[in-house]
Amino acid sequence: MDTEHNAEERLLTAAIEVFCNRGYDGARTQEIADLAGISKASLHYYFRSKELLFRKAVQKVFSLIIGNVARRISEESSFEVVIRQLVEGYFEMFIHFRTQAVFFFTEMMKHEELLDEIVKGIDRSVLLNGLMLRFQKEREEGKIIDMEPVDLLVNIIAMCGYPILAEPLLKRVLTLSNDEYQTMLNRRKEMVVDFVLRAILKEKE
Amino acid sequence: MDTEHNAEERLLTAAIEVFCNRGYDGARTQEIADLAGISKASLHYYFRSKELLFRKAVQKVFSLIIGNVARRISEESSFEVVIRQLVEGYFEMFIHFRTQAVFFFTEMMKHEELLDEIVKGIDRSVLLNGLMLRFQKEREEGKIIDMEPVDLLVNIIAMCGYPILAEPLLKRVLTLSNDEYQTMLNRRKEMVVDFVLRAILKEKE
DNA sequence: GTCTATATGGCGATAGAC
DNA sequence: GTCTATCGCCATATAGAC
Repeated sequence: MDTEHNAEERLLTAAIEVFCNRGYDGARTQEIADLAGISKASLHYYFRSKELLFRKAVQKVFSLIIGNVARRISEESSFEVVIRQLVEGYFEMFIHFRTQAVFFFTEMMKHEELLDEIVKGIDRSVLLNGLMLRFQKEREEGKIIDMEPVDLLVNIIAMCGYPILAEPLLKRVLTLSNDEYQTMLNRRKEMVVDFVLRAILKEKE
Repeated sequence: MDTEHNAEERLLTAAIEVFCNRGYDGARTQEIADLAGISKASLHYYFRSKELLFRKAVQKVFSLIIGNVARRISEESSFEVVIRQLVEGYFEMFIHFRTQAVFFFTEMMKHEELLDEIVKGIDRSVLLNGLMLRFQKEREEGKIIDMEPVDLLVNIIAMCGYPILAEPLLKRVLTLSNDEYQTMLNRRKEMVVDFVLRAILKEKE
């Protein structure tokens, strides 16, 4: 086990993994302690209860994910490039944090009050406000069709995230093998960029 | 309590509600029995175990959802109308079965083997194959741009489902009130149809 | 701070009367 | 078929030595 991390960090790391894989109710403090190589008693010494450990774990996961998305958008790029960065950013975020993202959809439905306090702490200025203003600017200049900026953003996030989140279900309903599904995911990044640009740009190529 | 239903049906109905709200691990057989107005012992008499009751519940939920989607598409409509029916169908399905849909994303990750046996039983001919053939036909006739039919379908499902599934998270990240979020959802049906048609139709209006 | 051992409570499942 | 009462287990949490 990592000697570079102290017990508290190791427990938190282990907790994230176990909570993401098993959910709150399915997680066992014994498994978390074992994974961290530390006794269950020490877990309670550091975090007092499973519930409090869960809150810490959720907060850390969320800050990891948010940080990963926020640093991808460069505001001075052309509009087409911004769309591309956005699609690639969300796509890779969903792939990289797939388990954690599913975890959020799963568990945060049951712990909405936790979501409130977590989302309060994030910095919205760069990612959201900047992006919304950029969309609005292009819209007012008549370069893109007249649609609400937020609708455009939601469409992009949806087309990036859904196929990754719903893979187990979609794969079976569409009767695609693992390889075929992977092929589909691989071409989606480019496809979604094209799809979005065709939908919003006023002039046809 | 409903006298029109026998004990077994009442238990299954109650189980669906409790499993959807709390997940497999979070569900209590006592709560299911109470909700059905039947003793916990009878629950075991009919279903033998929590696990078997869960399987029955999942199968029933899935058949309800699938039946709801399949009967919406009329194959002889124009392509624009098919897209509209598809968007409206999925949108209303996700709204109507929101809890159950989240439940599927949540629980089916952990019980993938259950998904296998459930999906085997569905009739794919009308909804999927018919739709794919229609998309392919329009594509070969040059009426829509050159894209894989399955990609188009996934895009549509994603834009319909994601904003409903992710509401608790999106609402907070986008800092929208409940009313504002509802307003956004209300305009999405029309917006997604327009968005899709602009993306795929070759001639501009 | 970290451990072993144990307390405490709750859950799924069963026994057995009716 | 339906119930009450109870078993047996396991999970969180704590006590207390080191």
